[in-house]
Amino acid sequence: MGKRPTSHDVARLAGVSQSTVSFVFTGREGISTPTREKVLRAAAELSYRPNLAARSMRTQRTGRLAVVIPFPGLNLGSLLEGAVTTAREAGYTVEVVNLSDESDEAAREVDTLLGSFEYEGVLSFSPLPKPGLPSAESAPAFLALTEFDEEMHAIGAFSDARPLVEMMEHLVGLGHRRFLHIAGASDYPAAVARRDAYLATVERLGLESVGVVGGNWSGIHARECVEALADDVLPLAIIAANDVLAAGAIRAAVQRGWSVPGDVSVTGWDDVALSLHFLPSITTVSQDRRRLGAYSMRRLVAAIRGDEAPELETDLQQVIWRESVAPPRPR
Amino acid sequence: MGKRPTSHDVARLAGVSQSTVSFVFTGREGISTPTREKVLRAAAELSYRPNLAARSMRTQRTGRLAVVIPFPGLNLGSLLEGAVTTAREAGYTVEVVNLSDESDEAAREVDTLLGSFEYEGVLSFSPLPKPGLPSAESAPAFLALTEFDEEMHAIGAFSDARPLVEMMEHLVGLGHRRFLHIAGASDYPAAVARRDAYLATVERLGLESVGVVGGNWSGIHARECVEALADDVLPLAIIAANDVLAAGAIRAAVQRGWSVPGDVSVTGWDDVALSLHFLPSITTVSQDRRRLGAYSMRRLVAAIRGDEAPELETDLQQVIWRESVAPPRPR
DNA sequence: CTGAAAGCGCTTACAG
DNA sequence: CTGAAAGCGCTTACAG
Repeated sequence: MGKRPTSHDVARLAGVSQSTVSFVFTGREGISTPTREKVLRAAAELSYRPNLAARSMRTQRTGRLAVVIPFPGLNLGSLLEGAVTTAREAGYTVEVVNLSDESDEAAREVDTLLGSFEYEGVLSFSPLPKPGLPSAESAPAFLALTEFDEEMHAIGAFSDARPLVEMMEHLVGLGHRRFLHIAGASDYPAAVARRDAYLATVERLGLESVGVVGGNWSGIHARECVEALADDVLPLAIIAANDVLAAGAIRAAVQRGWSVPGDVSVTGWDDVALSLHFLPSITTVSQDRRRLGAYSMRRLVAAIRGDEAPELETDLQQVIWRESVAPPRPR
Repeated sequence: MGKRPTSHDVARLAGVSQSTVSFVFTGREGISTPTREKVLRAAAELSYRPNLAARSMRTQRTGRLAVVIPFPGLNLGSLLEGAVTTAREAGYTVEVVNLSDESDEAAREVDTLLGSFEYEGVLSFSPLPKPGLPSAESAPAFLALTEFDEEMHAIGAFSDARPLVEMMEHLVGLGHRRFLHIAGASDYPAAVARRDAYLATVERLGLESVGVVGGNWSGIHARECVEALADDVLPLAIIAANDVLAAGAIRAAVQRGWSVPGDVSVTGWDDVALSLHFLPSITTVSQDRRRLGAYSMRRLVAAIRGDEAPELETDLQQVIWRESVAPPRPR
């Protein structure tokens, strides 16, 4: 195992001073082309790469970001892929961090994270205990993307509930008038956004709402909610906050002898793998998670640099129409 | 924003030398209890934490590990949770890295990763282009867990296919004799292990195998495989390499007018969220992904330190019996 | 356009 | 049991 080459080694081989090597690698202007090329050639020959720890010590910048990992269900892989790629392009390295399940504990961990000076920013895909107010102590780090603003309004890419409105309008077009919403856990901005959009749409279009039930991400609980419905509730359109809830709802409906989509139409969210093969296949919202991750990271990097937030792309989510939605069967 | 405190600041406040502070934090023996406590108190007061970059520069150890992220489907969240927690306990920090889709490109990226001297080890949950032979060049980093040994036998925690044998034996006990395997992508050790276990069990128990089909993770393809089956293949037991394939198979069977589980029993793997709500609910294998991730990381850390590999825990996977399995209906 | 030199915050022999 | 000092590999004013 050869020792790792340093800028001194490169300088010696190239016949220049060590600072010149450094200048070439930091992209400082005013290096003649022949010199730069000599250096680059020597560096390539030794497969030299600057030592990041040493650089970080001088620059007082860690170049590291932390990503807090979330509840199972989000398709973490593509989300991270987008985020990591974007971060790398911006010169950052991304580390995974996980928080305790317990809220008190988690709050302390977030403080430690921010106060550790090891990260320049923290991106959370998970609901965070303290909604985003970096304390004075932790000033050097930026905490972004808790997805709630000061008034606890859901914000951010994951909270764009427009597809829900689109689905409801379409259902109304098919002849549906009676709706039920199975909501997700209320500490998730996306769940809150969907519930709000549901309520607003019911109001705006003068629909009948059987209620907002649920309040967690459990498919079993969604089943129970449907089991508890009155017999004369049909026909009904169920807007579930995600595919798991939708699946639980469909199962309960079918077991009550209701036909889906004849008696009840159901929509989900996330386009999880099995929703396409479900019987009936589930109408859902697919997300471009890679771009969603990339956007989130761009937003964090902008915050760190003091740039203004990048504009939210509009085509990150898309309704996928499937068998679980149809006109209500006349009774 | 106060400047970050250093060991000098702590030393000054505690009235000791800077080296003494360092001794306390590196756990060097031979520090008197009063001194240690003075130092710790001063450090707490300033909320001092050692600068990792500086430490890394002296020790020539980065304390960083890279995790290569995998295909969507693995439940990455819990896997990472286990891995990250274990790594932290061992004094490491975990970074996420993603590889190009293209195999050539990915091979080059792995080399760069190993040659960058930025990581002490690489843990991959994803099939890697070059099965785990660190080149001389990249000797300082260890590459573990490609999950294939030199003869391309699948190894490692994810490749334990015993639950598949258990499911087949149970099906035989119910009266099944005719089987079909829908395999996963053959660059996944787990897929290979399951296929091998299927073949070995057919052989050992003298069963009839209609074939091994599939070869990727597409539920659509699984559907097509079932659609292509002869009409007189019933009754049949389908062993699918995961829940998505199982779901595709069930859907195709039902659409052919076959009853599940009356005419065909189906098993999956992974216990994805919707498999419990599927109609019928899918018999599957649940994995303790947190512990699976922790085990993988323990193995990597052991490799780095030259310790021997930790023993594989045996209860990481468990068969979950559900509606998709029943005795074959007499025809 | 290039070089000599200081210093980032640690760890770790070496003295005492 | 504790301290003074060297040095890890960089970046960046400052000279020239």
